[in-house]
Amino acid sequence: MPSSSSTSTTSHSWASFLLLIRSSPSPIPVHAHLLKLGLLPHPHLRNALLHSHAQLGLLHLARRLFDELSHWALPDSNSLLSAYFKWGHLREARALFDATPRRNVVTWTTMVTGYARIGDLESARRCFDAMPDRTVVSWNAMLSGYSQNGFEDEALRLFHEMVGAGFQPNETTWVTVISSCAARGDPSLADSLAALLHQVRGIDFNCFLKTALLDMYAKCGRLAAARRIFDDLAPHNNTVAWNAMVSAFMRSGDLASARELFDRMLNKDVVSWNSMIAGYAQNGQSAFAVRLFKDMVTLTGEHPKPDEVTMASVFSACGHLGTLEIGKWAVAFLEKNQIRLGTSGYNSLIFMYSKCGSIEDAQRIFQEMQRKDVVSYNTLISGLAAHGRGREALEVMSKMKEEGIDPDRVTYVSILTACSHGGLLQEGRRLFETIKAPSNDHYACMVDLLGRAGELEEAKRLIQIIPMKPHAGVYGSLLNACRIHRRTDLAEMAAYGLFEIEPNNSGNYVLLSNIYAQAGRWEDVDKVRQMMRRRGVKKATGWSWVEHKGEVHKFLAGDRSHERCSEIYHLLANLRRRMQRAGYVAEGSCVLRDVVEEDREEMVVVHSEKLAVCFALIVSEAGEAIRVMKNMRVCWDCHTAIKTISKLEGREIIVRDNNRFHHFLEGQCSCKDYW
DNA sequence: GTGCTTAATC
Repeated sequence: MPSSSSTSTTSHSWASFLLLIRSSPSPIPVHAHLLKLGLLPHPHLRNALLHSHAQLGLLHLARRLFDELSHWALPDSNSLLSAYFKWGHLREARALFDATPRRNVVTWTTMVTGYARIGDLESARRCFDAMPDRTVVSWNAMLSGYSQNGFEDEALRLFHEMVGAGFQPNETTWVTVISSCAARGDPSLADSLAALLHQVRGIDFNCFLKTALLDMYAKCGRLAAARRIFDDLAPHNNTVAWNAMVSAFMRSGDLASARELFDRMLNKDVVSWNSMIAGYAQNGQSAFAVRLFKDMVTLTGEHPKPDEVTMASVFSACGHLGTLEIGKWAVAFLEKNQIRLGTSGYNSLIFMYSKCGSIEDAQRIFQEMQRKDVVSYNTLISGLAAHGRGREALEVMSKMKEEGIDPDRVTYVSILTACSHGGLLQEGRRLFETIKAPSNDHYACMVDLLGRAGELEEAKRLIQIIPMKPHAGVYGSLLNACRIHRRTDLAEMAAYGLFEIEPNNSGNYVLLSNIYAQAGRWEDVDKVRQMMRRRGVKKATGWSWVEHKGEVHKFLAGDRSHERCSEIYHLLANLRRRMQRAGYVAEGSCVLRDVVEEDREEMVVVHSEKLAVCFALIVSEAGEAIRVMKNMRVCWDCHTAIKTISKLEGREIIVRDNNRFHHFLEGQCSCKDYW
């Protein structure tokens, strides 16, 4: 067996082989070459080869080298150990660690890192605590474990412990601590950390450190400070710094500056695209998000491949838009390109399907997921709530508890909404009692539930005992309940509470005015209208749209601009005659009035959703469900009309208003709470 | 001679 201390020429060739092993993309040819030259027994070369195999995931080869080596030399168990973690072989890693007689600080640190990478911080910490001795790298490993798994507070606490134990933080330590601080988003913490950093001597402000600082300032709202560091780093063509700056602009809502920077970037990587697409989606610009995604995959040139993060943003954008066709296209893209989704990717798929009216697809995705988190449950529950499926939402919630996942505040908002839309008063009451410290949102949901169920006195009493200042949602729920149950007296109280909080929300005024109109109090209707004029509040116009063959067809109330306008109105008139003949139409409703001759004084403009439904009836295939999106409330008249149309045409019609769905089939509607 | 730790997007 050759030893490492032989002649200088031999050691020179070992060194060059080492370089070769480390630089070649695949270790296999080098392995074969060394075998032929008879150099394989050399322990250093073997260990290097072992390392290459292990890092590339060729674990059987690495293991063979390891086993052969352990007969006569000390093999590098650490390389194999870290590879077992990297490729998800937890049991093998543990067994190797237990079988390793001479564990050094690197062995222990590898264990800490391995457990932290898979998110098992308890085991990581157990290893860290059990370490016979530590280096700064060991501390960094534990710190980054906390930081990257969202335990920023733990990371900062450990940092203090580290300094207290007399360890000198190095640049890596600082980068990790700064990124924990960035995640906290606390500007004063950021400032004190920066001050501390600048006091320390001998710190090399390297690229990592500067970029981490940039990101911290950006996430804490110190955009000017971030910009200064960026201007210092930008000429070095540091893609990470550019990306951090793009997302900083996006976070602050400055979409134009983000776009300008993005367009100027020379080396866009997948994160650059993701930052832009996610930024558009989060700033309510879902159409821009989708368009940019299309650019990413269709424009010629060197575009990076979309990944899970890209797809999650695109699904979310499709959900907000309600564009099922584009959503399905994105799913097809995902499958064709074999992009694998993790939990959050699947969560955004659940969101997309339920927001696009395909709650069954949302349920299917949910069932297919192997790992579900609290967001998965919340997304499905709130989807079921929007679709009026209260019972199923309750089932999902009990399954969640069986699986040992604790409901959070969002879960309770969703489940109370589900009870409310599903007319489940008792269940909702019981659940509300189990909320530890209900927030304004929870009270708003409860007022909504009681109010829809007709328990207005109880709702009023609940508002009086809210331990904080009620927000607009609380009064809004009460006001809406007053409309449903025609309680004009209570409505005034709720409305004036609401006008104080949101003086510019036209919806509140319209609601009150409609309540007066229901009661025939026309002078009060006029008073509300005058108040709106005086305060300069403008009524928002509602519009509806239908997606057909990749295009969005948009309709305003009384719209005559669509190219197939005459067909649409023709169908509408036809339907109206059939409705009358079948006796489905309530006397005096605008179902009757809105298609009348234009010279009638009381003419009501045709609702946008009826135009959209008629258009969809004309263009869609027989048997296909019709999906209409509406950006305002579907009113009572329209609801009745669409119910009737679903019966006359024998079609399923799904209408999404702001955040809920009405499934019409056979003259029935899925919602059980009002109408 | 080598293994362990660091910044950006959902």
